[in-house]
Amino acid sequence: MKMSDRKKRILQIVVDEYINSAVPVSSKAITEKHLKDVSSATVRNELASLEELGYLTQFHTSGGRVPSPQAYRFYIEELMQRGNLSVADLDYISDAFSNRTGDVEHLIKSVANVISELTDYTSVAVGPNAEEERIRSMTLLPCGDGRALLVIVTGSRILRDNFIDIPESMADDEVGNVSHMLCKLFCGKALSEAREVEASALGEFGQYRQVMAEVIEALKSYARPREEDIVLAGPEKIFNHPEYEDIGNVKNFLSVISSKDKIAEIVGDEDDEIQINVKIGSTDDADVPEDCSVVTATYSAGGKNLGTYGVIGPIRMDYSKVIAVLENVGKALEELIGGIQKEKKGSEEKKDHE
Amino acid sequence: MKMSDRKKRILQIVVDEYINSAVPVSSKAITEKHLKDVSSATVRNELASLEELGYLTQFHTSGGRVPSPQAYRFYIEELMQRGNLSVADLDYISDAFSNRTGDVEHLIKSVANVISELTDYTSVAVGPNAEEERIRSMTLLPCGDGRALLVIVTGSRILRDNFIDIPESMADDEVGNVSHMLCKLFCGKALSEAREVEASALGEFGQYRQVMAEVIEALKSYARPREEDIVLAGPEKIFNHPEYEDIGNVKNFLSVISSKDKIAEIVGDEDDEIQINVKIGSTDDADVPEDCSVVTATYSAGGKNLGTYGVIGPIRMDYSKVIAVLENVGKALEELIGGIQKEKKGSEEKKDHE
DNA sequence: GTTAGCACTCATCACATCAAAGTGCTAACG
DNA sequence: CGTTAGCACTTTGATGTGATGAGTGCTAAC
Repeated sequence: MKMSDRKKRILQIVVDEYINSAVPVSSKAITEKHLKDVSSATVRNELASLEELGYLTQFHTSGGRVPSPQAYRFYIEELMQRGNLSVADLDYISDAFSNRTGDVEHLIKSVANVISELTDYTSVAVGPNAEEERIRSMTLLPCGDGRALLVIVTGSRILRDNFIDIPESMADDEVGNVSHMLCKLFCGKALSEAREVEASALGEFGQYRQVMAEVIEALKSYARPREEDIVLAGPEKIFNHPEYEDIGNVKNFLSVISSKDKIAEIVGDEDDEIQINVKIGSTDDADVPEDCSVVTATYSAGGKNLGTYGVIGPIRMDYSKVIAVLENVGKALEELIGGIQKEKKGSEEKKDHE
Repeated sequence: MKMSDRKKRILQIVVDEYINSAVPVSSKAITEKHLKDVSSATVRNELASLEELGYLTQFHTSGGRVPSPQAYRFYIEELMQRGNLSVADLDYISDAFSNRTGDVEHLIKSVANVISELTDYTSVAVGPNAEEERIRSMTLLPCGDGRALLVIVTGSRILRDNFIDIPESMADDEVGNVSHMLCKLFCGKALSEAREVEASALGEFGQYRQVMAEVIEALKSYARPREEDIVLAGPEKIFNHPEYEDIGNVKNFLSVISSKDKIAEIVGDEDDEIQINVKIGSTDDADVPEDCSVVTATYSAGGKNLGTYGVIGPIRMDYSKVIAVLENVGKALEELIGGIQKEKKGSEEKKDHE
């Protein structure tokens, strides 16, 4: 059934009003503030019809109307005013990214912070998966007690959280030898390729076979996002929204965000094709708590994945603001990374000419 | 004024009862459950007197009595039954530490988890400060883009979170040279000594002077506990205690535990002499939220500091259980570390004999 | 199709009432 | 003089009632 323009307009008003007042919207409020050319009775008829269509619900007869998840979805698709950010907000974003560094972990944290500050919601982020990055160098660094730290340098990260058991008898320069072997074997490969090497193919490494096998085992840890690449910013922001005066909701919310695994699940399985992704309540995704919405954006610049960032908050969320922030942060990131890459290329060319 | 034995006994009963019921304690309840040889009127007289002494308060005339912070302090000092843990709990502890590893960060996390699980409170931990550890080796590992990772191996950790800017022109083997210089200069020193080296004393390092200065700068970061060494376990446990049905308390609590700096402040400034430290409400320490108690223990074994661990929860806390858990975890840690050290010594001796 | 008018519903608030819990006080007791 | 029985007093919490107000749904008229 096609909705009349007036129905759409009324639905838009209800959602807008409810989003920034958190109070059920009445027919009177609509005609007084927005639709001055029709009577409240007419609006009432429309509201009743919208309710029948599943867009509105009411807690009790005399309580005004509240948008349903379906309404929010329609609102985001068709009704929402795609607003621009204020100058102050835009400045805030560019300031935050002005002292650019190449450090991915640091970047993830600042992006999450910026999003949380500007939207006033708790933000969640999962950094780019390392596994498609190409290995530039691999080093095994002896740490004593029969252990060595495996350091992998890729295009944009330094992975350094795997320890490898090595024979205690192994001398430091032997470890150096193994490092060289590792480089020879893996440099230039993506991490995902590297870990596919069969342990059985290591016969030729003789006495170092066992160590090599352990390294390959360690590489597998990068198939999943690392704990360090899952961040949360502004958890206390949740208290700024009236739906979380209720202890039960807070409990729900906290039980999700205090586990990095759960955060990754919620943010994780994005369809890469879609820029902005909205999950509302448990209707859309079993992992999202019943009374929560999650809005995420997956960024990439220059063909490089930059991670997925978003906010988690009440279903009655300021989607317009959130989406505007996510988009603008995305633009800023693109410029930032674009800039770094151009610069890098420039300096490499310079090197060539020397 | 000296308290009569009966007063003490009654105070003990009130605190015990309140701790495990969370309901204000009445004179009737006391005589019925514990003090069958006196009448409730007598107990009432004593209660009134204890209230005058500052140990008890009542919300309203007909509401029974509740212990004051002063009462909890006295309870912990003199009245509390220092109970032992159940066999199941003891098993849980030894199981948790059975797959021992030398990795400090991992150890901190498991200790915090064990404490939180056994006590049913949120636990906080600050790992041992690295700065008194002796440097065994220092390596600078080139990462491209004019950066290098500084890896410092000490007796019980591998520190690897400092990046140093190096001239882009610097070749990899030059970086190796600098590594050797670093080792020569710093190996055997404690981190706290190493960072006292004056940058001005580096004249002799010629072209590498700048890099060395940056390394010294980086060493200063270990004066404070590192973010990774501050952990929190079981934040959701707070909801298991009725005082946190109140949203205001939850807010308070969350605002503290969601900042690692604040956790470090609360747990941090322990008097090393004291084994177990109890801070109650804002009476004892401005950093502790008004309605919270923090119980911590600072562990060491074989002269080595193992960090400070504890729980944070409502003032009405099961101090007996908490303290028992902290003590037993301490014992287990001592055995664990003692064992590792003995083993190490053993193998070193063996080496000597070869 | 729109609207004025009105009856109806439901939440909220103020207020009164009642029982239950617990104390404080007094007077009597051993 | 400490202890205790007895009772009046206070306060909470549950329950009920009535008034108020917001908002709707429906009907009949435009």
